[in-house]
Amino acid sequence: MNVDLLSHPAEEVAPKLLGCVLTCKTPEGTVSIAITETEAYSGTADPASHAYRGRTARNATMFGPAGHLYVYRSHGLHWCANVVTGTDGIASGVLIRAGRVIEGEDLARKRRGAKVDSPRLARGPGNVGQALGITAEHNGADLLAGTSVMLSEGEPVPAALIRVGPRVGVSKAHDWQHRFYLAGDPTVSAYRLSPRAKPSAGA
DNA sequence: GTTAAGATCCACT
DNA sequence: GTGGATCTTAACC
Repeated sequence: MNVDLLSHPAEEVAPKLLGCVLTCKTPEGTVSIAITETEAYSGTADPASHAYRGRTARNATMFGPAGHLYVYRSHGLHWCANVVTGTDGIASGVLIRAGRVIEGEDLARKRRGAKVDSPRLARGPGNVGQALGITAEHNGADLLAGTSVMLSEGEPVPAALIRVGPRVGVSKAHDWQHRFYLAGDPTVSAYRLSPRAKPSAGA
């Protein structure tokens, strides 16, 4: 993966990450997924972004240079992974919402549970983290160096298959057209709006 | 120091 | 379709 490709605002990078491969190496083994769904969180102007209220200890990674991994804990249970994009000093990141396991499926299924269907192994942000084995240890990891977590280019995705839609699961600005996914892909989550989501103008 | 809310997922009805 | 689990962060007193 070229760092130049990531040095742009999240909403520009997010659709380009579709089809790219995210690989995580652990002592247990290696798991790779082809990204099928992303969501952009750009800058301190985005009310749904962790960076909205400025830089804090948690989101410091998002303010750093592009090409790193920002990992956070959601609802005290799940690990979610973001690719940091944009310029050093500007908070910008792309949440990996879903992917298709292309390497290490056995290990991914072992982590997720034996009864999980293949398309479900990495469907949903929390499940992506679990399938890949991502934890807080990977926060700030260099995706380009590829020591533990690596982002690489996958097979090109036909532009016609890329869809844009409202964001899911956030209680603010959920109708921003910042969610990108592959049309018809079974691994794409079809989640409901956040229970706290309030209707906003134009939604 | 205390409290409220959160970029979610699973089991149960 | 609905509700609960579970804990960290950040805002407020």
